[in-house]
Amino acid sequence: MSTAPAPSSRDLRHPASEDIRLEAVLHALSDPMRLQIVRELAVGRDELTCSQFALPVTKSTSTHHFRVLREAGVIRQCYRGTAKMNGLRRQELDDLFPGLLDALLAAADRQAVRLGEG
Amino acid sequence: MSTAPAPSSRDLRHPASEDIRLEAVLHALSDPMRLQIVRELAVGRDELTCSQFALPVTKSTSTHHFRVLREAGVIRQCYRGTAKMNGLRRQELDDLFPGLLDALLAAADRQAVRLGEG
DNA sequence: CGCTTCGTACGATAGCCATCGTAGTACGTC
DNA sequence: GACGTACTACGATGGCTATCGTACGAAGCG
Repeated sequence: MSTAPAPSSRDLRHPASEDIRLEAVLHALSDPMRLQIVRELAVGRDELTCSQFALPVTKSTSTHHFRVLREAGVIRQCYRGTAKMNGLRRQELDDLFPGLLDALLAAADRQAVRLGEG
Repeated sequence: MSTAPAPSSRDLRHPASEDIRLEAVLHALSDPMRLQIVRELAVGRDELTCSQFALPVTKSTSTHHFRVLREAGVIRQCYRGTAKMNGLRRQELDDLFPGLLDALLAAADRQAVRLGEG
């Protein structure tokens, strides 16, 4: 018992797979900033630190958006040194809602191209 | 000029296909009430009147939800006598975001079963 | 121990939104 | 015209949320 981990501000709570709600996922992705984060996470297979995203908002607001994504069950976060790593919960989302994440990402890509970003 | 249609409160404005935004669609579907409406619309192939939905809210609130769905481009509404008919814009959504609507409906079904509704 | 980097916590603010109730409009029928 | 049905419009309200700034904490590096 000597290694009981003291609760810390660095403990990150994630919903269990079975607690992920479709409505919460959709709400999380209905914000342009958060949809952008998820799109960037989806292209690389590796995790990214929060600061690797060039979001047009302050750091406070970024923190907020990452937390919304985490609490909805879309991403998983953990600390590595001073950095905070972010990764898509792809496997769990695919198990819960087969095909949904791919369809969402494809839809976002398609719209980005259509609106002249691509 | 005798047949110039006077603008009326019964004119319903719908976004054109190219003005439908993924974020707006996701936001529209992130409300449990509206997701339920869309699920019920999806099972039947016919249009339904507003009053055919047994929603646990007042009629005012229903009107609000149907309008959000229409303005997001998810449903198409038109009057038939005193009734207002509602239909999914399935073809247009499939053209814009192939596979998305099906994946969303499948995800909603799956979650309903998982949560013990089915 | 300082210093830097990275992210958090907290409070404030402004805007959006789900809900309701009441009053009203449009249509069909008698 | 009178009545009923179906839905709307408007205003209110309470809650949520995206944004910011400032101050702080945790880890690494010299």
